[in-house]
Amino acid sequence: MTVRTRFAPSPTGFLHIGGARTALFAWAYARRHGGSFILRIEDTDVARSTPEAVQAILDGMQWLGLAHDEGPFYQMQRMDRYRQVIGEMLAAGSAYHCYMSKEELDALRAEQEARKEKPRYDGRWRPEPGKILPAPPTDVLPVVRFCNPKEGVVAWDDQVKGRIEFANSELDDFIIARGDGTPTYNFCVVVDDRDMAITHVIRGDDHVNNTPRQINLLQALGAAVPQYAHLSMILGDDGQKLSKRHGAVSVMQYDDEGYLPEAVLNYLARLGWSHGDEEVFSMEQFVRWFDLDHITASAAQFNTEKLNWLNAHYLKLADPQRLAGEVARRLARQQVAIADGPDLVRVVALYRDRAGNLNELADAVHPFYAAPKPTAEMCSQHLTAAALDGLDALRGRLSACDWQAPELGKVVKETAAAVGLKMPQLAIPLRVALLGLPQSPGIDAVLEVLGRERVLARLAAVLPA
RNA sequence: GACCCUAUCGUCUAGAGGCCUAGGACAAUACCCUUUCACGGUAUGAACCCGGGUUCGAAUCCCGGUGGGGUCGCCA
Repeated sequence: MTVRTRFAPSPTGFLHIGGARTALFAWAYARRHGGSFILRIEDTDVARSTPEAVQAILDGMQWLGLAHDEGPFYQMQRMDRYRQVIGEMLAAGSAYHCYMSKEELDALRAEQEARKEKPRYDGRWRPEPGKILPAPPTDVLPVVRFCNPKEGVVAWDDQVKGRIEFANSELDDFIIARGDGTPTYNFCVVVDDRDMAITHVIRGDDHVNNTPRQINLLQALGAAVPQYAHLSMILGDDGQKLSKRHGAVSVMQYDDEGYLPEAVLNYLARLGWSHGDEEVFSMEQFVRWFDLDHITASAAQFNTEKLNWLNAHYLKLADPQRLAGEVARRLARQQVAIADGPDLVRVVALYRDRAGNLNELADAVHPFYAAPKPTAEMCSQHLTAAALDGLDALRGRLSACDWQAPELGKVVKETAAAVGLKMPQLAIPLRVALLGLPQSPGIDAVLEVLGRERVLARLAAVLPA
């Protein structure tokens, strides 16, 4: 049997971190087993679904590199199919029209809550042998309800949580089509999962309670029941539930914040899944290792610090050429011109070991492309008379020497010795003069990359004429 | 409230009855490296929610409690 998984977001907002992990796991499982990963857009909530949200989800998936094999399928384009199945169920007696008005339903719920009961439909329009139904009112558009079994239990072996059982007595006859004839979520999911021959439903924990209804529906339709794997939630950094108004951010925001997709992916893979002590791995390795047996059943708290560490790690490994492209985009956004400056790829290579993210990298690289702007304190602290003498002497030697890092390092050292300064006493003023900062990577490398002309010009700017 | 799920260092987790004096990673602390700041290296502290069972033996199995979470829509 070919494995077929799906990711089925509803386009009511961006792709957030929880959705991204669900997609990642479903994608990895299909890849792992040589199966297919299907993208399905559950847009039947016309009021809340937007094309922008669809695009945001697609963008997020693309940024992460989670390619689907089939789809995207849009549920709104499958209305005819849903209506057809509803007709079949009505004909077969596994569904029925219910003429209860919303007001009546609200009243029923209020009553039940007052009695501290679980609110549920009481089955008043359910056809039953020997039961006499009232005459259908003419002013109510009937909904269609599913004839849920009244007795017994529904159970499944959840691939992450183990066996889960629900008594049918806990379930009511839920609505599968609204008064206007449009189908509802649980129904569409079932028809789609069946039509798309989904073998493994990997989704969020919040769907556990829908599962028994969907299984009953599947069985009423005579369809095979897929395997289910319910992933627990991801909590925010503060241990609170993630929601639109609290901490939930778009995966694209990680792009804005300078994270590399491979770092986000690696982090997400490790959040709720493990392979022994492995912490850092590529997506190829992940796909080779991924299974449903090692998924954690309890909720996990998001830890930005660990993500940061992974991001810094992947930054060190990344191709400078690629990094330069990312940094260039960020500098352009800040109106920093790089055309006349040193080779960005070389500058980036100098800093990629020391930056936590692409934005930091862009900031670190910035001084190479702008006139140094040391603060007054920096100047008074580092550009002392003795230091300026040293820089002056250095300028002379630098104007003639061989322009290679090892040679440059030697020149700085020798100059320091010649003017009676310790290395830091010359190197730090030099950094302030060149970059406007007291810290930088090795001064020899900075000199080399910056280039003789720019170095001499920047020295001239701090030295008295 | 009802139903369902869940519980190992601050955090992510390893752990499928003896391999556990509970391992790894992030974070923290200390030291080392070093021309500065980082990076890196080494080391240290830090956990099996509680109570009952089962067993020769339980972090691991069972029951109860407590904590946390999810769901109870003509939303998905």
